[in-house]
Amino acid sequence: MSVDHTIGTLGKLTGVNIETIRYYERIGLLPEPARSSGNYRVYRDTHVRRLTFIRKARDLGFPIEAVRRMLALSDQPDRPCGEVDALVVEQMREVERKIADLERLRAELDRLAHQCRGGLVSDCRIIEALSP
Amino acid sequence: MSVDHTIGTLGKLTGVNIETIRYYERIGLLPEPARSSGNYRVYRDTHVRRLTFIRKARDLGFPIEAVRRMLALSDQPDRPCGEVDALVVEQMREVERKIADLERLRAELDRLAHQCRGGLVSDCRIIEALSP
DNA sequence: CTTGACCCTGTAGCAGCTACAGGGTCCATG
DNA sequence: CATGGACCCTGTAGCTGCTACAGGGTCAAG
Repeated sequence: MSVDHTIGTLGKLTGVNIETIRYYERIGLLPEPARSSGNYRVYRDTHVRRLTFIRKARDLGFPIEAVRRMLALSDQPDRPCGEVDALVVEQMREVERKIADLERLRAELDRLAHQCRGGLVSDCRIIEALSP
Repeated sequence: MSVDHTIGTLGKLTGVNIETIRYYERIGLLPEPARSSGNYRVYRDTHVRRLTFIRKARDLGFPIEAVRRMLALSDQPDRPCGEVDALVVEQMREVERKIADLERLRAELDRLAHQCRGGLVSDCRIIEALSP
């Protein structure tokens, strides 16, 4: 079983774009890997795990800084886990706020849609509704 | 009744940030106004109307390019109004897609939340769920 | 005449990537 | 041994939609 990967393999294993991996390294989210004789990045299984963690958290919408905090916490197994939960709860509130905002938008758009059946722009209700 | 405004007044009238107004001008969304002797921008009521239009459309989540197209259409009153409606419908679909995405996220986060009651990070279910 | 509120341009920053340009490396083929 | 193509490297610029300076000029009140 192999433990060493190039950046391309790591990308395939985790589903993360190569450029994004380098970006994560640049901002200090993914630790700098060792280098081969030809200056290629050499990743080990720890990197695969860490990057998978990052991708899942990002998929759940966590901002980079929240991911950073969760990673820091997961590196200190003897700390209470409430902080992690707080991050999840905060993120859920954020998502709920966004949903509420979008629901309001959808209602507005719904009222707007199909108000101009075949007419001309000159008496379009939509344009009218957006005008002062 | 006044028809001339400085950028600050225009900002207050429309609720748009001054820097944003200049940005809209730079990207060609708001036409360049006349200038005073001291090189101040001088806005007229047409600008107030146009910027109000822009702000309302942006508040509804329309991307800048959609706003640009709607403005172009509203400048041609003799064209059919179906294109405007198409933009509204497209924007509504976009909003609905985002809502669906966020609902899925919310469900995931809900499953995740409160899985670690008072425990330590070392056996936190959340961290576990994010790990490979 | 000075103060303070306003305005000007130009540039850089935010999030979170993505996309080059212009090179170097590695390995399988002929 | 040479060559081709797939991969990798760094560094920088672009995307959306603003926002925030820095370092100046203008204008009206007191």
